[in-house]
Amino acid sequence: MRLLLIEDNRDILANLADYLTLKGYEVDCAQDGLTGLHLAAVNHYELIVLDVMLPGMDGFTLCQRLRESERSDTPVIMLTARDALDDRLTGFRAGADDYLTKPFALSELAARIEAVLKRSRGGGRRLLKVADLSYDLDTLEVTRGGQLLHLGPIGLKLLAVLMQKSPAVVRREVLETALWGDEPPDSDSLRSHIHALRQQLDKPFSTPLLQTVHGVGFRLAALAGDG
Amino acid sequence: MRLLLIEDNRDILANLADYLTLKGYEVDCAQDGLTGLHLAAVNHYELIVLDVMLPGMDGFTLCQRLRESERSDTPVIMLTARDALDDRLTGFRAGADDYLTKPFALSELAARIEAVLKRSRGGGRRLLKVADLSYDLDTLEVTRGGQLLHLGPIGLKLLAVLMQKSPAVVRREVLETALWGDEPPDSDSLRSHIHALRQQLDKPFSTPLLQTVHGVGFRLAALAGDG
DNA sequence: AGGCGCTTTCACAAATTTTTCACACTTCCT
DNA sequence: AGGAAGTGTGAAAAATTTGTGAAAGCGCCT
Repeated sequence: MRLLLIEDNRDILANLADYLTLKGYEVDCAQDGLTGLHLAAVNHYELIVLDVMLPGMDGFTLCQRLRESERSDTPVIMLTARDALDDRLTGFRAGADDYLTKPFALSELAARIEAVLKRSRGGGRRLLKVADLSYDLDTLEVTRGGQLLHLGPIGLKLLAVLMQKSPAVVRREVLETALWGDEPPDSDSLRSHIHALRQQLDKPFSTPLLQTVHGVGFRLAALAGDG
Repeated sequence: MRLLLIEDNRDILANLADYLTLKGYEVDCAQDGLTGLHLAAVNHYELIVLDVMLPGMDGFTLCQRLRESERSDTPVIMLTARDALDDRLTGFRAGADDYLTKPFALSELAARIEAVLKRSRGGGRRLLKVADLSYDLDTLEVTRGGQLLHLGPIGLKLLAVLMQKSPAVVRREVLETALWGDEPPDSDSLRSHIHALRQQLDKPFSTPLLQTVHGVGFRLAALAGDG
């Protein structure tokens, strides 16, 4: 994981660099805008941490240049002065992905970096939701009515498919293909898994979500309703 | 696109508001729960961004109130404290549509907003319509005059063919082929199925839709007319 | 080896759908 | 009008599909 740090204050720079290196990142540094821009152009970074106050070229301009020049989807976190609301605004306009106001805890920066990276890597986290049921595809947490459900791999996959198609009916074959590809088990164990899923999903609640459509398949929905 | 922001920290609020305004949303703000609830009740928003930590009324309660009061299909994105898993669960229980843990990149919020809006606007669906009869090919729901009909697989297939050809007459052979391919049952059970279909489709209503054309087949249409 | 968690198989009962049948009615044709 | 073929009904019989609970099989970890 390679980062670029652009910050003119030598002490702060060294500090950040040390800390982030400790955190396992590969860190390149620049102490002025031009050098930073150059490095960014030559190398590929996963993320850039950028101070707005820079000699030569200020952070905003630099950020804009970055956005213009390369196709540059490289995320940028800006470091702004305290209470400089305008700075933040300008920053976003220039294309920054996040900001941090000085002074800040190093751990804070690390957290932001993680967050931004996570987003840019995964293309954003997805969350499935059907009625009071929700499925966080990142954490693999499934909750209904705030209750955490405990599902195995197959249960999760099953649920994912059902939720994605949600108000629609999903045919057995589709479910089987989703679970096992072209080689489904000999006996129809799908039934057992549906049963297991229901045990978790519906049994503890008053209104069932997983309904079977005889001869066709199953569907996940609040009632015989809409979508 | 109108949004409501409920967040007590003035700086953060201003920031979010600015950012989202920049993104092209119309943004209303509230710094406490009651004001937020009031605004939500008075105006109509496409989406609400809600901090859980609020003076007066916490986010969960607020969210619940929202859900209770209006018919409120307004999506809610909750901002929760870092690592507060319980918050998430509680949030879902209260009816939130997504959550975001602080700190987060503003672009992340924007992405979520987009995602949630997209989801709430719903997706297109395929459906057949003939007179006051409609057949949702996705959910396999058939309604006439708003009344939900209960049909088995064969009834559905039958109806689908008839509706697709709608004002036209469909010959028996065509129907039989559609249902059973080249191996129709020994006795002509098509009659029984037509009968069963009528039982659901026409019996409860004043004007029949499924008419028989003696010696040829059947047709589905409002009257002896067009379509 | 032994325990554990998860998946696949199995056997049956229960639920639902499809076929078959018998009979009354209609429509069409001579 | 009389008869044959086509249709509408209703119900029982036959087939399928599902719901369930438990046992057997597997891979993994201690």
